[in-house]
Amino acid sequence: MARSIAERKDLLPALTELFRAEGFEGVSLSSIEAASGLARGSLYHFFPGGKAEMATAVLADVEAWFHEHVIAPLENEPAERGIATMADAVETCFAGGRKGCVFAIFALAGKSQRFSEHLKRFFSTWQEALAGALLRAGQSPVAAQAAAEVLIGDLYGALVLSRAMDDPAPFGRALARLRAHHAALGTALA
Amino acid sequence: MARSIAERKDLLPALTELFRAEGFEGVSLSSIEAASGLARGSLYHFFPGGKAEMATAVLADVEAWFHEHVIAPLENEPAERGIATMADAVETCFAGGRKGCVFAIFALAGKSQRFSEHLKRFFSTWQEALAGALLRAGQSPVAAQAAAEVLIGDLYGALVLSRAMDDPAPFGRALARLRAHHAALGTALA
DNA sequence: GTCTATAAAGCGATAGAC
DNA sequence: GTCTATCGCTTTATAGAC
Repeated sequence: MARSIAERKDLLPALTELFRAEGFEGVSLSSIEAASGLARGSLYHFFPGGKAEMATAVLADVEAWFHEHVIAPLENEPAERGIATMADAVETCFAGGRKGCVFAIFALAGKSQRFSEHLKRFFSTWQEALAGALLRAGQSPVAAQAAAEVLIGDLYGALVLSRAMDDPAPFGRALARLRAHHAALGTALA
Repeated sequence: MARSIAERKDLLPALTELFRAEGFEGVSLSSIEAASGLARGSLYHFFPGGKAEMATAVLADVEAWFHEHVIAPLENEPAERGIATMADAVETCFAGGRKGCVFAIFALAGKSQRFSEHLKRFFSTWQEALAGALLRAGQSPVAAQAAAEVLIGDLYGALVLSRAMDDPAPFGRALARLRAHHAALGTALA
């Protein structure tokens, strides 16, 4: 295990993989030691607040990644291209359905509701940005808002199915729906 | 706390609420003692296999409930009515979006993959039954299969959003979509 | 069938040497 | 900045009285 870690952000990838896969309660300090190659004392050097601070850092990091790869394209690119960029980013982030979402598992786990501010902000920001793009694509404000909820929900429902079936195919099909039919989807379900 | 518990199945409601809300790792024997009103020794009297056996019993119990209130109606009632019955059952089971699904949180939590047989069976049985109803409603085999996945995914995606936003409305809207547009939905997204 | 007491292991967190 | 050792508590599970 590489032992050249010097910065807090170098730990975030390992932490993210752990929390997205096991949830907050499922991650132990021992598992973090094993995954990061750092001993307990070093982890507390970077995160004096312990496990809760590590989870918060992961949520903030994923949020920042989404802002760059999803929110900003939705806001700044032409609507059709912004949504295509979003699809690519989501596919990358969730490894095409082979990996989970830390926000999803935290949302379903009751004790993780101490992170509810992050959860609400993540999904509402995303929905707002997507609705904005659909608005610019010509949909009505009401329809755009509804379609954004349906499109994001479709991705997360498929993610649950893919994790449950241990098969990335459902998530892949949700991505295909997003790419091929997002306009029809939005109007058909409004 | 009532102390007249004499049967294993009397414990299942409390266990179900615990596991669906906190996930497997989030539930402790102490919390089960508090929720059930029974002491440790009594719990192990009913579930010698401990927490894992309790979780398995919950999964089997929810599965049985779904078989009665969802699967059987989908198989035995006319398609339209079977789907309407399914919508009512799902609304009841998840308290209109105010409560989670034990299969969903287990699906997202990596360590709960030891229950993967239950997870796969639950969702595949449901999808098969729903696809069968859509088939009888006149859809093609391929379209029925795809639409069943989309309809179930729509519900679970909305459940994630409702839990994340702490707002039952997204799940309520998914139920409304299921009830009002399930035929259009199935064909629009095939 | 229900309980208390306890064992053995793991938990998150801290202290302090280097 | 990294580490080991340890504290105090909680965990799951068991034993055995009633």
